[in-house]
Amino acid sequence: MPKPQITIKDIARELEVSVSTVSRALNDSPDLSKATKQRVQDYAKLHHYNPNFLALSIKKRESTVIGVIVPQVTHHFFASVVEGILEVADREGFSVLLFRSHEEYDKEVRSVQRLLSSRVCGVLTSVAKETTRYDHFQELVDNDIPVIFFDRICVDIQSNRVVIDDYAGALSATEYLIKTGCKRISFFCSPMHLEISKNRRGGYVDALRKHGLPVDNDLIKICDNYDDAIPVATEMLQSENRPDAFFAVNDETALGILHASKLLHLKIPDEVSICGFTDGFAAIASDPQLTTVGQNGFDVGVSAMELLVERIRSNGEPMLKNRIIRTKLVVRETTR
Amino acid sequence: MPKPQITIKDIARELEVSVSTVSRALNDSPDLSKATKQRVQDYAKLHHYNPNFLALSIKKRESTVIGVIVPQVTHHFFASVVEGILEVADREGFSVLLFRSHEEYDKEVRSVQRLLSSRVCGVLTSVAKETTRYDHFQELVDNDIPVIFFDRICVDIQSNRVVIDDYAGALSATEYLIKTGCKRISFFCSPMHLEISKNRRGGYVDALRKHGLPVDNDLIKICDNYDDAIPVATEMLQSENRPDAFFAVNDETALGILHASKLLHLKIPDEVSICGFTDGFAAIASDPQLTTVGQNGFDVGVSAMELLVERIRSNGEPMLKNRIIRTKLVVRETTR
DNA sequence: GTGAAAGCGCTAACAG
DNA sequence: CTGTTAGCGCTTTCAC
Repeated sequence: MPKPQITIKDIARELEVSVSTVSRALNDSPDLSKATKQRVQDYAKLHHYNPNFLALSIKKRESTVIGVIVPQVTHHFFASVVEGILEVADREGFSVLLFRSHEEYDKEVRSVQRLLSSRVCGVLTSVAKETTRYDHFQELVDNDIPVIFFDRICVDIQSNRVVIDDYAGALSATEYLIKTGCKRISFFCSPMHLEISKNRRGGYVDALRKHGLPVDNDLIKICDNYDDAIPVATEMLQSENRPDAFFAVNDETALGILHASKLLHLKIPDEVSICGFTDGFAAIASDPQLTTVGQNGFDVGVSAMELLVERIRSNGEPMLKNRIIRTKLVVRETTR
Repeated sequence: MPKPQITIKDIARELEVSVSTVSRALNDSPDLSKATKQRVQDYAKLHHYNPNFLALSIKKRESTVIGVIVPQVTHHFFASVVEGILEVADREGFSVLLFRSHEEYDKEVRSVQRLLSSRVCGVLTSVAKETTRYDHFQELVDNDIPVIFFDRICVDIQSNRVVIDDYAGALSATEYLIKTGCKRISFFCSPMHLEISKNRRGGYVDALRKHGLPVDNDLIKICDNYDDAIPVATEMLQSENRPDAFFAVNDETALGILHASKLLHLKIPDEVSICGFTDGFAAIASDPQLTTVGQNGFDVGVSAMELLVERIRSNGEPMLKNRIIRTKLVVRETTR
């Protein structure tokens, strides 16, 4: 195990003062002679004294560590969110304990457990796809640990939320497809128990209705990744009454559809329009470049963390403030 | 601040036993009657007792938290590494404090400071591009905190390393380009003070030499991202003696080159071959799909964390064990 | 101005 | 088998 770092006690012994004096000096307490204060501070600097955060938290009953649980780190959106969180955390003096649920309920529960044991002062999370019970999150709330959900929120828990405007994003994307002449628009989305699916579907459906197009359930598929999208899209595109447009829940899925379309030698965007959701680097790398709903993960992370900091500083007042991060339709080459 | 969670003391009071009895029961100590043990454990479970890790670490002078500093989270390779680390951490019972240096020296130093104060039991890191002094890392070592460098290692510090086989990866990629008939192969890489640049350059140069091709410094550019690659590649491709192949330090750069080539209506791969390094999702999304040197970030993370765990468990014996993660050339469509 | 002492949650001798 | 006690690093009354 690491050898113990220098402590306030060591300094006290060496300088022949009491520990309280050292403590006061390091905290820049006003009632202390300039001389001793300086002496202590110099010694501390010279010997690389680092305050022991563990002792601090345990004593003051408050920590500066927050917990973050994301489904997956290798996912452009979540990675951006984490970046945003880290950015604010650094600025505001917090550290981040990171966990990933890997979309599994068990891992999520275990992570929450560790967060509780680590006595974090707040938690930011996006729930796993598998999760349908929320007792673990409730336990955080019961212990007065502020929880902020982002993106994949949990409606059953009373807490703050940061969501991207899924409904509006889906609505405007679908409307754009309609306006450019598409009539049979398919929608590829994640499992329906996720709020994000419901909202995006809502935007999609409302756009169709608004423009007098029928809502055909055969055009709505539960499919949200590259590999699965290829066969599903291929089958649809080979049917007699094939869709002339696809709106997918993320870029990976959209690119899977694009791939399938190319294999069938369909002209993009003339015969088939495709729109994704995320706007990661892959959207630029593809050819034709992908039209997609830009989802600013960084801003989501920043907002979520700012909300959390505000709540921690306000002494945990359970303010009912949520944030909606606007999306932006980025029109590129897979739509007319 | 969060209300204090239930403690061993609370349990002791409630059950009218001493704290040591509770402690022993919760640690499943052998010398304790089954009855009391059960009684305590039941009560603890019922009331959601969570051991206070802070108190534990401070008492036992060892923590189960490790620190990770990466330059950037939104970078497929680093995100994968973090995933790998989290995977092993979860399995082995560690938590991860994550920091990002954002390629800045100052942020890196600050992160190390916090890690020191957080009394982590080990650190995994890949150094920032800006960093040229290593005192902060040395301080970790001086405090007997095991440090494992991955990818962007630091040769000045005596510690363990996990690197991907940059030299071999670059060598085989360049050889492949040569074998498929390319004669003027350009190399786009990161700043030369990074080990990774030196090694990849070494592989590139040696491949040229081995096959009797001249090493032309005009063909070697310091350029490692999508946006910068476009103008630089464009200029080269318009020169009279243009390259017939490009080998880039990462996929983003390679895709920038690809983009520039397409704008000039050059046939890929007939007139220009392109090879990247990373193999992220964008390599599949692009059209033509990118030939690239697959760099398994997940394995890097797993190996680094396993090395760290081994070292922590072996009581910090400064074993001199390094790991080299093999790369794999993934031939797709941007090479002949 | 400075020190002594208590206590945060927990473990680990040392007693009994 | 169980309790008492000291102490991990630190802050914070309360004295002097």
